[in-house]
Order: sequence, then C-alpha cells, then structure tokens
Amino acid sequence: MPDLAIVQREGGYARGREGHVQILRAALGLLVDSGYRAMSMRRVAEACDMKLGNLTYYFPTKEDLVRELLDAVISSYETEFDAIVHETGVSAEDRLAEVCILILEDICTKKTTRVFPELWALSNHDPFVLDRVQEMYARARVALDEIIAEINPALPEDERRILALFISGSMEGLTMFAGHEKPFQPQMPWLERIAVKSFVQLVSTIQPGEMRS
Amino acid sequence: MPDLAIVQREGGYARGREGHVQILRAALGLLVDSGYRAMSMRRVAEACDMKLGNLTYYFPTKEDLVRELLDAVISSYETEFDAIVHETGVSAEDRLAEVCILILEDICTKKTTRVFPELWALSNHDPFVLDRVQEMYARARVALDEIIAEINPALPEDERRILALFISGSMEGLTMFAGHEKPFQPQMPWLERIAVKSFVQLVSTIQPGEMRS
Amino acid sequence: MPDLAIVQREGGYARGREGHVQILRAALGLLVDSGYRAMSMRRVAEACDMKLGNLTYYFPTKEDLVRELLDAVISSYETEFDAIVHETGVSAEDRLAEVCILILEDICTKKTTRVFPELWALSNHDPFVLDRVQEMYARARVALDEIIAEINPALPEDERRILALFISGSMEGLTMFAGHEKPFQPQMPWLERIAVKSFVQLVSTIQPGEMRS
Amino acid sequence: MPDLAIVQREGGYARGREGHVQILRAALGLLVDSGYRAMSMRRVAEACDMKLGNLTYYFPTKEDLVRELLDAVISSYETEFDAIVHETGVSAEDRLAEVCILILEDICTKKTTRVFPELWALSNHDPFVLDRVQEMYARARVALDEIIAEINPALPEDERRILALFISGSMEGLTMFAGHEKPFQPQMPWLERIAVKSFVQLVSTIQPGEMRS
DNA sequence: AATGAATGAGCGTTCATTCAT
DNA sequence: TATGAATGAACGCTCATTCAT
Repeated sequence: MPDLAIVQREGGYARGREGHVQILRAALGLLVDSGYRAMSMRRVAEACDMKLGNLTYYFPTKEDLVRELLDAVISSYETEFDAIVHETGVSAEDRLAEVCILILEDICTKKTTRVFPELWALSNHDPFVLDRVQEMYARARVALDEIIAEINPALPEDERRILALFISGSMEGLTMFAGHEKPFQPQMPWLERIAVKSFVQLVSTIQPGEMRS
Repeated sequence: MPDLAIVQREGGYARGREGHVQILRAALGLLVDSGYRAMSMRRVAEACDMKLGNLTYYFPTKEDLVRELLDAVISSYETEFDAIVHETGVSAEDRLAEVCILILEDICTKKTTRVFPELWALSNHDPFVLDRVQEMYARARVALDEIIAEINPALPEDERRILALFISGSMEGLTMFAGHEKPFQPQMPWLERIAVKSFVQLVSTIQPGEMRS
Repeated sequence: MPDLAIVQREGGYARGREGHVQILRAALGLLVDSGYRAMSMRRVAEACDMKLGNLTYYFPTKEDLVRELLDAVISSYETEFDAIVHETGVSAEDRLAEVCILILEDICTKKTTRVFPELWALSNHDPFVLDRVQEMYARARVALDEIIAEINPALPEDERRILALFISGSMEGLTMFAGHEKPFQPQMPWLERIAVKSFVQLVSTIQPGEMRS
Repeated sequence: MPDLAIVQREGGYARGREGHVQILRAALGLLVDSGYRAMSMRRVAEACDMKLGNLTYYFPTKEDLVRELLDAVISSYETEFDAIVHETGVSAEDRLAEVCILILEDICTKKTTRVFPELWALSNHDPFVLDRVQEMYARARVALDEIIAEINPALPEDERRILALFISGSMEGLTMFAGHEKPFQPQMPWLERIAVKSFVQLVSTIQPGEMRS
C-alpha cells in the first residue's frame, strides 16, 4: 500500500482518525491498481471492510473523499521534495543530479506512474485538481530553482523559473515511457544520465535573455 | 471541432458514412470538452442528434467506438508526423528545431492538451490503448531519430533511440504545464527556445557510450 | 442441423422458398443449441448469413417466425408418427413395444430434448403454442389408441383415450431425466424395457370402468 | 401467492427481512403468472412496490435472485416430500398409492404446472438449474425407493432406483396434459387410478434382472 | 429480395447520495 | 460510529420493429 501523508484531524474519536486513514489508503490503492473509474464509494467501502453507509459518515460526498485523497497524496510528495533541498559540501551540479535522479526514480514507482496521469486527466476538467497539482509542482521546483541560481547566478529570477519548469516537465514526460511497467522502464538508467547531462549543460550554458531572443 | 483522420467506409449509403464521422466527431468533442467519463454512448448519441439505439447500429459496443476513435485520433497525428520528416537544403539542427517547435505548438492545442492525458491515464489499465499510444510515439520518434543520426553519426542506433525518446518525452511533459489553458501557456515561446537549445546541445555533444557510463 | 418438415409455400420466387427454409433451420438450430431466449431476430439473421432487414422481409414479425417454426417442427413429428402406425403380421403387443421404443429413442435426441421443454414452457402462456402442441400429441396418441383397441377391445373409447394419454405422458416425462445429456441417459435402455413391460401389462389387464371406480 | 420455503436471514432489520420474502414472492408470482421472461428485475421491483435500485440492494445480480428463488421453491417441495415418507400401519402398496396421488395432485396446482416446465427449459442451458432440479427429484425418489424395496425386496438397489425414476418421470410427464388449465385436467382422477394401478402392478411383478434382459 | 438506417422500449447493472435505525 | 434500506439517475447493451433505398 502506498504511503500517505495523513493530515491529522483535530478532535474526533481515535477510531475516527483510523477510519479516515484506512479509507484514504483503500481509495489510493484502488486508484493505483485499477484507475479512477474503479475508485467508487462502494468499492472503497468494500476495500476497507466497511459498509457503504459508514463510508458516507466519514466522507459525505465523493468529492470530499477525492479532495482529501488529493491533499494527502500531494502532501506526501511535497514533504518528500522539501526534505531533499539543502545539502552542504556538495557541488550545485551534483545536487542537481541528485534531485533529478530522485525524481526519475520516483517516476518509476507504481504509485507515481499510476496516480499522476489520472491527476493530469482530472485537472483538465476540474479546476480544484488543477490548482492543487500545479501548486505541488511549484513546490517541487523550489529546489531546482535554488540550485539553478547557484550554478548560474547571472540568470534573472523569471528565466530561472522557466528553466526549472522545463527541467521538471522534461522529467514528468518520461512517466508514460519509462514509468512502472512501461516499455522503456529498463532504459531508465540511460535516461537518467542523459537527463542529468542535458540539464547541467543547459543550466550552465544558458545566457540571460537567451530564451527571450 | 477537432480534426480526425477518418478511414472512409467502403459501401453503405452516404447517410451512413456521414453518421459514422458524425459520431466520431461528437465522441472526440465530448472527450476534449468534458473528459473520458463524459463520453458515454448516451451523450455521444445525443451530441449528434441520434437515438441511442441507432448509435449502437454504427458501433455495437462502446469498445468499438473507443477503438475506432483512438485509431482516428492517432492516425491524424501519425500522418502529421510522417509529413514533416524530409526537407532538403536545411541543416539537421534547423530541422530538429522545426520538429520540436511543431510538436510543442501542437501540445498547446486544446485537442492535444485534453486528449493525451486521458490516453495516458487509460493506457495504465488498458493494454490496447497502451499499445496504440506507444506505437504512435514510436512513429513520432522516427523523424527525431533520423535527424539525430545526421547530427551525431557516431552514435550507435540504440543510444540514438533512447536520445529520441528523451527528447520526445521531454516535450510531452510540458503538456500539463504549458498546454491549452495551463498556467504557463504564455511562456511556451520561452520553453520552445530552451528546448531547442537544450536538445541541439545534447545531441551534438553526447559521446557514444556516454549514457552507459 | 435438425430435420424440418417444411410446408412448401405456393407461389413466390425460387429463392424465396430457399430463404424460408434457411431461416427456419437457423432458428431451430438456435433454439436447440441455446434456448428460446437466444432465438432473437438478430441472431437468426446472423445464423443464416442474412441481414436483419431481409429477415423481416420473410417474417415481418417474430411471432410469424415462431409460429411457422412451430408448424414445421410439429409437422415433422406428426409425419413421423403417421408413418409408424400400420404394420401387418406383427402382434399388437409387439407393435406397442415398437411405438414406445421409437418415442423413447426420439426423446434422447438433442432436438427433442431441447425443443419440447421450451414448447411446454411457452404453452403455459401462449394459447397458440398450447393448441398446436396438444394437437400434435393428439395425433401421436392415435397410433397408441389403435393398438390399445386391439389388445383390449372391451375398453370403451374414452377410457382407451385416457390410457393412451397416460402412456404418452409417461414417456414424455422421461425427457428431463433420460434425454440428451441428462443424468440418466445411459439408463434409457432399462427404462425402455420397464416402460414396455409396464404399458403392455397395463393395457392388457385394465378392466372397463376400472379407472372410474 | 404460492408458498415459498424462505430461509430466514439472520441479522438485519425487520424491514429488510420483509423485503427479502416480498421480492421472492413477487418473483415467483411473475414466474407463475407470466413466465420466466417476464421475471425481469424491473417487473419484480414494480410488483413489490420497490424501486429498481433498492431491489439490487437485496439481490445485487439477477442470478442471485434466480438462485435464491430456485432454492426457496425447490426446498418447499423437498420438505413436502420428506414429510410424506414414513407412515406406520399402512401397507406398502397403499403408501405407494398415497405418494403418487399426492404428487399428481400437486401437478395440478398452478404453481407446479407453471414453474416446472420453466425449470426444465432453463435446465437445458443452465447447469446450475439442472443440478438443483435433478437434486430435488433425487430427494423426491427416496420415498418411492423405500416403498419399492418393501414391496419387492428381491430387487437390487440399482434396479429399484431406475424403477423409482420411471414412476417419478411418468407422473411428471402428465403435467403438460392434465396440469393446471391443461386440456385433460378434468381427467386427472382417472389418470391417478391408472397410474397407481400401473405402478403397483409394475413394482410387484418385475423380476430382478428383468429390465437388463 | 436484400441492405442500410433509425426508433423506442426494455434489459441487468453500477453509482452517489440520503436517511432511519 | 456503524449498518440497513431506499432512491433516482445513468450506464452499456439487446431487442422487435419500421421504413427508405
């Protein structure tokens, strides 16, 4: 079962919190294993040995469940990203490599390969999902942004941000090709080296104003 | 309404041939505007002023409709890609730039931004969709592959292929950030220049065996 | 494919008659192999390589098809029964045995085992089917009736008829137990001997008025 | 409304238990009055003043409903048969007569006349129904078997069983002719006397090995 | 004779939701 | 907290039938 960053709810009974976690875990499991369509209230209830009626006690509507699940999933990624950032005594280039490899390894996990395409699809038609997902990526880019600033201090802030966006997006795009059970999963190590080389080169050589030319 | 590469049905009356494309167009319209979940047989029928019973005359099962739609959508991209490939009197670097810009512009269209995330999500749980989508990307990489071979002839075939995969994936990953109505859509021109610079640099400088190190 | 006594239709084109037979045969095949529910207009059309529209040219409504099929099936049994009746130089008892064995063997055929329960079920809610089926059985009892008269001439006509009914019904009742692919099909030879012994004994020993006692 | 041997559900509220039997009764009513085809989920729901959605709460699939109904119907016959068996101080012949008359009277009830032909038809294409129905008849033959053993102790077990099968099948076969609203229903009393005479005579006079000759 | 196209009704099933217990 | 019961809408699909071509 995938990890979840459960936001502790203030108040409520002990069992209540447990129930919440149990439900979110079951929902995520269904999402990962069988896709968003399979994540119905009934199946979630069944997956955590709970009757449908009780599930609606915890989450009165499906939207409630989806949003809380979204928060939990995204928070878990955000805390992950926040943890990476600052290492001392390591060159900025090496730290960039580290961050990239960390992200690309994560892409290969079943959870990430399965959940994110669902989120991208949902975000096309649900502004709430869109906001939440973009917010998460923004947080993920903070680390990249800082490293880029170290490597290429001459770059203005807005250009740095676009650069981080490009690097982040670049890696996300490999999900569909080299993610979990995807045809090029075995080639992920090669892709990692390509990515790192390419990103370091890019960040090092790009000139202020070059992308505006 | 988005374009579709409709395989003209031989035989039948004109009315029937019209019905066929009408349905596919309506289905695509729903997929683009409201997502895969909204693409129900009933709504498709309604969207083309047709009764449900008649829709099942054209497409006995939803799977039939989905597959034919998939074929039509993907074929339209494939013919697009095939058309680009060979231009004479232009440097390989410029042609790489052209191909990349073409793909990145396409990513910004509503159709592409909306359809592909749905396909990525579907392909996680539907082997047929996975196959068809990967097949399409393989065709799309042919052009990149040929250009890479020109720029960097020393590169062995398998490494060239991974390079093309990286470049293609890189661009796809920008869909969620700079695609139609996405927060960084206005920055797509910058991203294009970053991408082109980065890819040309990567292809030109990478050494045989480097990605295997 | 089961035999059918096709009533030649006067007039019409050559192909028309062929079509009729072809359809009835296909319908019977479906009825036998998959039951009445599977005998839909669509499946019948498909089973005889015909488009639905054309099937409705031959049989405008399903009722038409069912009734004509019923006529054809039942006629085939009636002609079978009519053929048996008169043999000379054979004792009445032996002829009774022969008729019974013939009927019991017929019960074991796939066609009879499968079709008749459907007819019995249909006849419960469709007076037309009821009439037609009972008419057929009446014809089948004629042979029995004549033989009974020979064996036990003292028996009044109405009692003879009930006797024939009992004997006929007795045998029909074995369909569900010893018919085609039924659990006691291998024991049918034993049942035949029991039946013959029992019926001969019954017909020989029953006294006029005894069943009215 | 016909009788049903309802297995009381443990647990649940009274409302729910009522709903359960209400549904089974309504389903049986439809089966008896209008045949299996009319026993649709929608009509069953309507027949017990229930919405379709609620019916599927009690019986998630139609198969569930059909099987439980089958169990209830067949159980009611089985308990009936089991109750008959042992009477003391009555000759075996008289008990045979009693059992036969009981069965033949039952055949004349609307429920039996209507339900069993449906089951016979269904059992041709549904192994579950076939098993359940044959199992019921096997239970029904136990009583006959014991009585036959008393009347003709010399008969080996396997021959006794076939004899019981013949007698049982004989009577079942009268359903279509003398059952409820069938053309010979008024003659059922005559048929009863014929049957009893015939069966007693058969059981008494048959010799071991005779049916194997 | 035969196909193509369309309708309207019904089927079994799944679903999110609500509310009484 | 938790279960049981109920609703109403939608789903994909099959069907008998009709009619233009």
